[in-house]
Amino acid sequence: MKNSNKRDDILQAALELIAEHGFHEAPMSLIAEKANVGSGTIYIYFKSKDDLIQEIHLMLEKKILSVVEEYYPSGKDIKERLIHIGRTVITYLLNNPVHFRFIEQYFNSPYGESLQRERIFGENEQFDIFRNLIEQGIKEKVLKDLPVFMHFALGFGPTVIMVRDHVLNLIELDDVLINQALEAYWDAVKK
Amino acid sequence: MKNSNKRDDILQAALELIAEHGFHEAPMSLIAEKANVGSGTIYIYFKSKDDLIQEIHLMLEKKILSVVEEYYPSGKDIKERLIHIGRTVITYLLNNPVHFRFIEQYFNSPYGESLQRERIFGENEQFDIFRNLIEQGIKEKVLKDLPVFMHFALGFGPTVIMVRDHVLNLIELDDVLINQALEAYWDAVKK
Amino acid sequence: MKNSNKRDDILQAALELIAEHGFHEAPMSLIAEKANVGSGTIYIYFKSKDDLIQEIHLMLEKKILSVVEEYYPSGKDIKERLIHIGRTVITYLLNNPVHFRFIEQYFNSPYGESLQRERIFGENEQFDIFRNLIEQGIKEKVLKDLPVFMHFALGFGPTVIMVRDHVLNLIELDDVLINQALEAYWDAVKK
Amino acid sequence: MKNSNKRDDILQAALELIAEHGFHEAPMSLIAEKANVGSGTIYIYFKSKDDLIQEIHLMLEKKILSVVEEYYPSGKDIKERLIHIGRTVITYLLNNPVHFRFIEQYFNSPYGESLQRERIFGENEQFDIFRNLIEQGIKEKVLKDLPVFMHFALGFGPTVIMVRDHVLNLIELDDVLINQALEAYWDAVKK
DNA sequence: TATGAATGAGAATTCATTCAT
DNA sequence: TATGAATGAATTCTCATTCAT
Repeated sequence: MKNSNKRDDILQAALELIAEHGFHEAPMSLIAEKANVGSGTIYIYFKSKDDLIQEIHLMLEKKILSVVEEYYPSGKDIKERLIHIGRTVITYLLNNPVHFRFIEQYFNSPYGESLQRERIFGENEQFDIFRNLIEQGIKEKVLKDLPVFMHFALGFGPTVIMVRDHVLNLIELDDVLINQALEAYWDAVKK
Repeated sequence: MKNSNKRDDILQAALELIAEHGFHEAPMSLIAEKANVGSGTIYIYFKSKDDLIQEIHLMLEKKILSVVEEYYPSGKDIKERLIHIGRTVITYLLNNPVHFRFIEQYFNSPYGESLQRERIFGENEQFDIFRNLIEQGIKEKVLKDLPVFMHFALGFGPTVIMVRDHVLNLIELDDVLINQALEAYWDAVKK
Repeated sequence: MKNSNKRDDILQAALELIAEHGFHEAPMSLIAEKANVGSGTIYIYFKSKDDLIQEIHLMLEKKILSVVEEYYPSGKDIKERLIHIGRTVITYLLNNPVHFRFIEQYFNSPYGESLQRERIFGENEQFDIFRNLIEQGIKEKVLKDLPVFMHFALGFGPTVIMVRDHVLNLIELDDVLINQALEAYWDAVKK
Repeated sequence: MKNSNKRDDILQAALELIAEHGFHEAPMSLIAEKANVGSGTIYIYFKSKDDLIQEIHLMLEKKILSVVEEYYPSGKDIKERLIHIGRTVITYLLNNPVHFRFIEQYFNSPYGESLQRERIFGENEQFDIFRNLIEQGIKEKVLKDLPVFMHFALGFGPTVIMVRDHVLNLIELDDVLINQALEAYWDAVKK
């Protein structure tokens, strides 16, 4: 019954509570209440709280990847493709602050560590697009010859901080600012 | 007796436990044990666990600021001063992975939010050096005319990710890589 | 449809699970799964888990009684008849360790209490053969003039312990040992 | 603080609740309530519910052994010593029905299995007195040449059943009956 | 100051039973 | 009859905090 309504309700309730309060401040009882199910019901669809969290992450991972791929400008040059990825991810996260908050928590937790490992060692296809693009750009002498992980840091590091500041209502990102950020990024990585 | 030896022992024990296991996996009883004090003693020096955590952060904040200021090249040009800050912070964090792990947790938690606010709204002198430098650089047309928060994101975003990857033993940062990262950063922000 | 196939499947599945894991480690859901029925189905045939347990015991009670009666040497003397009962019960339990394990649990639980009461107060025909035999033996001055309950203790007490040790694989009972035990028993009760 | 008052209160409360209702019907919350302590307090003195149960058993084991040893007629012959053990154990259990009920539960549970193993393989000094006595009796040709485990079954099997019947108020054991039982036992095991 | 035993609210999880289908 | 998803009370255990000493 993988597509049951309740399963989605639980995923959504947990996502929102964890995004807002963190893993430890989102007790199963509260998740159940918010999802309008009995607390035992959660354990029909998920083996444990850990499992639930992993499934949320999987859901978001797929979602973001599909958004990135949707209008991906395969034919265009490296710069345009890199900028597309950056803009799409930033826009997605700004439009889905709850998702951003969850992912932030997730990365910054024991769960995240194995994900980081996969990212670095190329064991997670989620990062393949980016990795391939970088490797191609380096081969074509368009990008600086830096390790992929550093390209990752230069691209996603600023993104995370800017989006967080926006989501926390400390600043307001608009198209102009996003473009400026993307141009600065390009200056950082272009040969 | 605010500067008692016990206070420092507690701060250090808590710092290490939290860095290694996270806030929630560092019970007060364990902190007390590691610090060789009774658990009640912690509450003589700190109002609550939250307070203890805040004090640890304050301690690290001061420490890092002092390191940055120690050999700060006041007379040199903007680039050199910016690079100094970057290199010093990166080096410090690589040499003090426990501090880095704590700060990471701290930023990524409700505690961190107020800190972010202070950073953005200029209410925390810790960031004054950086802010002033950026503002001067913009005025002198050496740096891109971007909001300070974006300069912050461009500078510290990649730092955080790279250091984390290193601390997690996923990559190994050396002087060459750090220099390359700093140069890329400079390309990103220079006019 | 009290004799449906499903009813037997449930009884058997519950018997095995309880024998192996105990009452509390044999959840209804697992019983249902092992019996290849829905968990709701169990409640069509049995009012509750308690009821199910009682029915299992009833089933085993009948079974053992029928085995004892099958080759019962009605014509032979007291000793032979007593030894027959003892040997048959021991042999049955050794051959059906799952039944033994269940009965052990059952006796040693609130369920068992009422059964003990029936045994003592002669309200359970299961024990009639033994009781009648003992009473006849006493009247004929072949057996010691002890209360029936003590004859019961002298007969079944050692049996339970020996069979348990065997079922737990701590010892190995063979025909020689069983004969020795039965002879010792006879020495205990004979006049 | 091994001799704290609370520790004993907890042991006693748990002993009584388990004796009356069984392991599973004696929740920690109830034990705490009966012992007049907070439920967390139990975990100061015992690692877990399992540990608590083991400690209760240990306590009873020591108690019974000390009672058996107290007036042990070392100089007397085999029969007298065997009868002493039997009478002492029976008397103790009749006077301490709560202890008997607990031990019964304990033996009949996963905890008990390892104890049985120790008994059979001579790894538990609690049974040494009995074992040595039996072995000596066999050597001196006073006792039947049966395995020790069978002597154990012949001795303790009837005891358990009789005491249980008494504790359940189904029968009333008095000195006369106990003597008769002990004599029957002696007839069973003597050469 | 310093202690650490004591507390009890709150956490994750299980499971007998129900009921709409 | 038969199902199995849904329920929520109940369970064991943790831990920040207090307070008598």
